[in-house]
Amino acid sequence: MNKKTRVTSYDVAHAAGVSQSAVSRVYRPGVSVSKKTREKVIKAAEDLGYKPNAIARMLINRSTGMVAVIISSRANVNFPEVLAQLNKHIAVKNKRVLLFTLDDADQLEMVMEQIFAYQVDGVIALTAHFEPDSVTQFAKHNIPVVLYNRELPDHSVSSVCCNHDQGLRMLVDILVSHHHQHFLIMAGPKDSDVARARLNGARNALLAHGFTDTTVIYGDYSYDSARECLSAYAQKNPLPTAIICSNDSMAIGAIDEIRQNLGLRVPEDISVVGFDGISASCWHSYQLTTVSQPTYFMTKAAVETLINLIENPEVPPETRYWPGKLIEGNSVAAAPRDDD
Amino acid sequence: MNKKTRVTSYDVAHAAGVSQSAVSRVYRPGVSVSKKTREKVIKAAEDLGYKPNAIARMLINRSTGMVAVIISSRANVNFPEVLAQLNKHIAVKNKRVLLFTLDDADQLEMVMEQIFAYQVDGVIALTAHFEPDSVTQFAKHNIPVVLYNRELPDHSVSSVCCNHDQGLRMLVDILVSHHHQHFLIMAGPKDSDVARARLNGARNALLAHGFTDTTVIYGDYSYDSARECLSAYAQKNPLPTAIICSNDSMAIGAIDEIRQNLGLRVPEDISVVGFDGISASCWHSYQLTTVSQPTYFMTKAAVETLINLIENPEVPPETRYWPGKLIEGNSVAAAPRDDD
DNA sequence: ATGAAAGCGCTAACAC
DNA sequence: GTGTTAGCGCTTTCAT
Repeated sequence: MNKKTRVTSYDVAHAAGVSQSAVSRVYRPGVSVSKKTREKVIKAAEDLGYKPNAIARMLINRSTGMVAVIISSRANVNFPEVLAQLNKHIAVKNKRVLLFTLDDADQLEMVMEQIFAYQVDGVIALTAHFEPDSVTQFAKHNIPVVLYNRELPDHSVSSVCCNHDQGLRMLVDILVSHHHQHFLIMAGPKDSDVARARLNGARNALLAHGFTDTTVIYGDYSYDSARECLSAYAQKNPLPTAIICSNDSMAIGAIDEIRQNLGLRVPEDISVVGFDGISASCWHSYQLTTVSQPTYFMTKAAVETLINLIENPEVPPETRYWPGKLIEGNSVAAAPRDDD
Repeated sequence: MNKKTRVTSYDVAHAAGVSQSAVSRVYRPGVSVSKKTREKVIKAAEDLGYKPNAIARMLINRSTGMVAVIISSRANVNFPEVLAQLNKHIAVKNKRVLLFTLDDADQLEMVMEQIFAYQVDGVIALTAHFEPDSVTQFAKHNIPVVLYNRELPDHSVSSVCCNHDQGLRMLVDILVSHHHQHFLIMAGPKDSDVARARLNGARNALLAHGFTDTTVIYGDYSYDSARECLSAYAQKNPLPTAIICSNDSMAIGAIDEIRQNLGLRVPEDISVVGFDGISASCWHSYQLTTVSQPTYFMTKAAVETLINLIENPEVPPETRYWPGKLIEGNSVAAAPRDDD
């Protein structure tokens, strides 16, 4: 009943009448111990309520079994799903997730210190504000890093990405094949890499069809921001026939704004496309045409890439791209007659 | 450039020409060191790329600064938000979240072993399959536990809960005041505590108005399950005038099913209420009448309760209830004329 | 197969 | 204010 001090392998050794190293051996996989001592030790351990201390083990093994996952709290809405899946895949590999939030660039230093201090086996970064310099620092300390949906050209890091360009090409192709000519791009927050990638993807896809200088309005990935920025835009500008939104939440916000406040129909008057394939995108009221990210495969790949890097530090970094999958809903129709 | 061995405080001490403990002092808050040595140490540390090793520190301090958060992956849809907020509050307290997933009862043993091994400072459990026995075990090892939205009567644990009874009373009162008499309860998964609490809350609230034996159908908290179970029910039974759903996702599924496949209107023909106050609940197409959980306050309270328990092990466990907040949308209307 | 002894990298008395 | 010393609880040679 001593509450101050915890039960150690010495206590167990004493109670079992064996040496401390015997106890240690019992709790290590692939070490030979005689049946007799093993039983004595197990018995004593149970009586005393002994649990091996992983912290002490880490100090010697130089491996904590922990993977730092860095997220930003106001990221794209599908991040929670990504986090849950990463966690499961990491658990399968018998490691644990240590969570870090990075919202502002000025927290970077502190978060990095923490991550180093905790001696994690590797890092998966889902966040912006993770600059080339951070990557270099991790490399210097031999901590493997995998970026999720973020590329750092010329800074050899492994990354796992959805091919946003290809996804937006599919979406734009559909709009163009429906004879749309007047577009509006609703982009995500300017400091998000994914948002930037999708914006560029949309621009390039439009360019490929000869549409230059498409107007861009900026939301923050949220439903409300979409309604606000579309409303503001509509008050001073002629409406497009198609809106390309950088994620599904904003696309749904745009649809509601069009229907409720602009008094128009989707898709008859205005077509809307999104990105992500969140569950709400196929709800009956929206039936969004969008591109879904293969989250399951991407998260699995991220974890496997990281584990591989941890076990074989010499393998070169690789970038793996996954194509998005087009989901044709009911939010795109032929462009209304053009009155130009 | 030695990659095998990391730099320790001894290396820094050697380079700076001071003792190892001098280095240690520089990296500990509230310890006095002369400006001169501090500078020498900092300089040497930067040159060598020294980072204090938190693992070694933990071994002595008996505090890892880690809090285990146990989630189940197929939990209610608002858990990701809860997790993100818990993480932020924990970070503010200068601790870190170590994530564990507990999906099946038979993983319990393993997860418990892990949590013990990692010597976490405390545990926040958001999961089912967390039996009284688990609580007892943690108590035996003096590891503070806080349950989130889960009560274990007679097993003194601290918990932070939304008052589901009160929330459902508000919802039922609204339906009754709109003259509804024919109800249907759409409950969540049977192995979820929250779902059970909400089911009981609905039953009791109806009972208080004299409605007994209300029919219950079971979904799994998801949009799709709501559509399926409502569709199956509607094929063989007369429809109610009001459906009480155990969460918003199912309420939205019910609304879509009613509108699209049953050919009826919400709220004119059938009223629907939900629970949670997820962001989609106020989207224009649904405008759900629901009760929102004060997630911010609940997560904050959970963390504060835990920290308090960590710092003062003698404080008695407490259960804190938070009332839900009624959000009146546009999914409830007067009951259609009763033809009985 | 088992025990003794030497650390892993740090903190915390204790002298000076 | 600084250095010395003794651990924290374990793993890992090295003898036996």
